[in-house]
Amino acid sequence: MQRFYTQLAQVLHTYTQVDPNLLTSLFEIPPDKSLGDIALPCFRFSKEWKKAPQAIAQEIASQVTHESLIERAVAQGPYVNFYLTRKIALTEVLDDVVQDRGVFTSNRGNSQTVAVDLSSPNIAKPFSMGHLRSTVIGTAISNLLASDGYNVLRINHLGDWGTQFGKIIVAYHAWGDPVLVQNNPITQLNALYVKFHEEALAHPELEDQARATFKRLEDGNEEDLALWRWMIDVSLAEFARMYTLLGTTFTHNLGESFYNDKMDAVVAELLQKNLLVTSDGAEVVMLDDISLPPCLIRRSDGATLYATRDLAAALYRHKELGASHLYYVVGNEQKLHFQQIFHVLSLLGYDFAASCYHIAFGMMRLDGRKMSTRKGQVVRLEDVVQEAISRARAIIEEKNPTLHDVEHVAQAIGVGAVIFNDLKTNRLHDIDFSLTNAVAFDGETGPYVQYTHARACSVLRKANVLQEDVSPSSMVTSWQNNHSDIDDPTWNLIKEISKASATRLRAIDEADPSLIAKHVLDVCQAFNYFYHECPILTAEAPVRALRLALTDATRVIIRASLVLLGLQHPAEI
RNA sequence: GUCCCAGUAGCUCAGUCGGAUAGAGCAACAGCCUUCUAAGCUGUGGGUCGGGGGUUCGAAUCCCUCCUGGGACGCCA
Repeated sequence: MQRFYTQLAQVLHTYTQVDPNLLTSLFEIPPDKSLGDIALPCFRFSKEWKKAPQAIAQEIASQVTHESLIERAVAQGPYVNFYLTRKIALTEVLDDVVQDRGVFTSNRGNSQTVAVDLSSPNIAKPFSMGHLRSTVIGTAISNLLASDGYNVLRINHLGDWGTQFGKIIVAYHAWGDPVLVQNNPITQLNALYVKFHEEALAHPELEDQARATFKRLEDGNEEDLALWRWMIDVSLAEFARMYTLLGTTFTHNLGESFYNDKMDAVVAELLQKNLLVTSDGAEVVMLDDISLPPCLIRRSDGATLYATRDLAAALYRHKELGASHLYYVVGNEQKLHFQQIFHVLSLLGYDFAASCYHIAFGMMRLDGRKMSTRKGQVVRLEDVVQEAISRARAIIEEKNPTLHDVEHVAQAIGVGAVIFNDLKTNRLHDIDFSLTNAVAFDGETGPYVQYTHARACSVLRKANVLQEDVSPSSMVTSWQNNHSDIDDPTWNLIKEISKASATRLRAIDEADPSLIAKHVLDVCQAFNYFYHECPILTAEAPVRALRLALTDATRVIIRASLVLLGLQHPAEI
């Protein structure tokens, strides 16, 4: 659609002398399809031209007539509504898709390196629905950036360090059954963590023990370190199962502990640049210049803090990994923290601080409350995904019993439902977990998109188009000798497809995968309507060629969108 | 107490860099499979856009204020 805005602006510029960029920014899509394809509101010119907007609309509409792309222009009150020449527009849109003129790939990144911090679950805790958001949003953003020519580092910043390990080790020695823990590590370790907090209510001295135990771990006690390493191993094994299921991959698994030996250098650098101030015995960086509370670098007992670790991580990603842009897909509750980190980086004199982004999202809650591993109130992602997969399996057995590789497809659909449900609403909204919504297959869901894709594939399979590798443009060429008009369902689909390129760029600029999800839903709705209204295989030759070309373009757009969002796209479901 | 985010149909949400009668999906009801996958399509009902002011030719959208929910706020991460 953007390309038509540009072309129309050029045409109108010759009549009105108005800056084409202004025109492009004024264009909008009429509220009702019957009103036309592109509208120009004329209020803006009223003052300068000393005329009523209605009169201006009349005037512009009467001037614009025989332009190839513009079939006609109609004044409707203060608006000029433009109807595009469908045949010409159609050819351009399909050519864009076939030749990928910015539809699926672009190169604004120009091989610059960007580091995306995503997923980052905590060791020795179950992978909950709460971790789904960062994982799937981070994956989609990584895919989007890669499509724009960036070299993307996907970093899993595992929570593998901190006093919580002191707590677990204390609890393990006090109440742990080694055999039980060995057989079911995550569940048992988490149970011990929960028990620790219950017991600590009555026996506060446990907290001191935990701190002392963690100190011992930090000081390199071999027995504790062995237990800690073992917890990491079993946790990573469990996480790996989830990541395989979700189709998530990382280029780097760098936990918090990785930065243990890089903290002193950060403190030294802050000191050297005179940014550290002592306050109540702690060392902080004052951020009064942007009205933020101070950033704590070192506790009064000399230990470093979360902020110190994140500064070390940011500098590592920049200096050692060569990242010029840093993305952090982390919950909204850490907004202040990242504002502080980014500003400290800029006080240190790093220009890349301006290219650091906190991609925040709302909290996943359960029954209106925050999920809490301490209280044992969590929904395990695996349970939800398995439920979705078994529902998908049941539907396949009912509707398509002869399908090959049912297990693989059921998994693609079940996982797709869970991922898409999270991705389609990427606001800062908190989400109250709903199993019904998470595993829904009807309406605006992942399975609906996957179903539509399979439907398009099925048509193309029956037409032998996929096998013969006939290009859509050749199909269009054969159709263009035909004189029939393009009907509304076909035209609607063309217009939705034409938005793909601008949608992808906007999704990248706003780091918002939900824009892709919403757009692909629109494409699917337009295709299903077209599919219902317009017979494809049984149409006479030239029309059939056009409809097949359009079906193929749709299939390619849907597939690309699913890939960006991290969903699978089976050809048959 | 200070700051941040959110508040749109019974439910989940679009629309938020101001524009035409505020749109989808789910749920409810009514239709559509001898025809390309009915996980689909079509239709009906459903709204003080949290309240109140203001700016403007025009406000769900911008400004002010209040209400509600959530979050953050120096030695946890």
